[in-house]
Amino acid sequence: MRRRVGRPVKPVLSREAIARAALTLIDDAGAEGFSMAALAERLGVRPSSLYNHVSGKDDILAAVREIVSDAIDASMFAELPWDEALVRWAHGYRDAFAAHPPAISLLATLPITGALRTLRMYEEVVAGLRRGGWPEAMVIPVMVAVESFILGSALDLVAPPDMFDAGPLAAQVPVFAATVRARDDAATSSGRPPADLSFEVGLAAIVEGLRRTLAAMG
Amino acid sequence: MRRRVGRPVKPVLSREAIARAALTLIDDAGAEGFSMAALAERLGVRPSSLYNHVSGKDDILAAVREIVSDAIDASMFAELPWDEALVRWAHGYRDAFAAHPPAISLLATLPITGALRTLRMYEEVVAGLRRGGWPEAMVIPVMVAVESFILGSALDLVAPPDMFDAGPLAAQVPVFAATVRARDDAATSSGRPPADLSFEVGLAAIVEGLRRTLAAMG
DNA sequence: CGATAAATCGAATGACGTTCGTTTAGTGGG
DNA sequence: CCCACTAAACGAACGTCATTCGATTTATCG
Repeated sequence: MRRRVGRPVKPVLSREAIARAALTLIDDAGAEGFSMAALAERLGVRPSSLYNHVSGKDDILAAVREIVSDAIDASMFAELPWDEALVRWAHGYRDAFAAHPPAISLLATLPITGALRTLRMYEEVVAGLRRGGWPEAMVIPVMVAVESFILGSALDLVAPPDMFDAGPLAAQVPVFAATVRARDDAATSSGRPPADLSFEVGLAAIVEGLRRTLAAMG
Repeated sequence: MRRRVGRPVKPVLSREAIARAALTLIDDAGAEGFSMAALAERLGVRPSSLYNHVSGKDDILAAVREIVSDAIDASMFAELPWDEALVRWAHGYRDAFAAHPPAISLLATLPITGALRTLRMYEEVVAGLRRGGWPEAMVIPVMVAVESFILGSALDLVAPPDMFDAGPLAAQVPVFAATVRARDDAATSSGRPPADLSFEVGLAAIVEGLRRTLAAMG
């Protein structure tokens, strides 16, 4: 499977192909399994070959983030009222990350790329909020606030399930321990992961709050 | 400044001392400057010596997170109405991270430690929400939702300032570009960083929304 | 005083990201 | 058609980093 030295007849690599392979590698092997060597092996190539198409590991992650972000739909802002569109956009945004759990921690801390497709998504969101009556100076803060909540919720999605397990210390925080149990019961009986409960509660609250904020500005 | 082999008269290292030095190292040298070698040098010690007190780099980061989290006050939940307490808690939480910008990206993706002091903070928050009338099964989701927003906002805090600068692509996303400019103007004239605007808008919205949610449950 | 434990050091290891010179193949101008 | 140039992959090497381990020294406890 080793390839010969020299320029190949048909191009083997490209920035796109590298990013796609990187994402599936992360999905399969986790964040720690993502190394230039492992990625090169998947592509049937030597690690140094990658540097003909990307500037380094960070560059690959930026490309991966673009792929993941591409799955986010923002077209609903053209048709729906801003608040309803915001709810659907947030769900899709979170789902896009939830589809690749091991990638979340790698991408969350990455500065958002100024790629054209990302900008276009922002354009749709911003236009929808403006159409909804939000004053110009508040549109970006509103969007960023919601985005921050989504990103934080995505990180929560990848937190270990026993994160709140107090273990032997439970006796020292009795109210907390009992409340965690109540949450777990609610999650079990509703058939949804605990992180979903937090996301739904928070999203509904923030959008409802934004409705009130906008109304109060009349 | 090099030390001699053998057990020192007075202990030089401890988990606490290592974590404190690590935090100031991160503050000074940034996230990339945080290496075991650099940390050891600051402590006047060889890297291998650190492993007598911590299990590795991750362990150090967990200890750093404890230090940062310790600066978060949650005592207001014992005295104030739950909604007011939530606002103050969120501010303090974010401020604790904002005090160490380069550490944010390192700590944000870290699973929250089940350390006793952290649990005690949660105990206060949970007790306050319960006292405020929240049903047991919703308390943790409410708290986690707010925490997710805070964490996401902390990450926003460390994003590059020109993140939304469309550059030469601005012509293709005119509404967005103009709206960003309006946001920047508002930030400048209010004398606060743009990230603060998002945080304030979002926090006010989410707490107002939670008030409505609770009221609607009678 | 002797045994044990604590704590440091120094050396070594293996993985990893990256750089560079070499080699081969396609491409475009004369 | 030839030749210079560029694209693209390879192999080797480098430097950094986290981590492990045995040797060494010193404190502490019986």
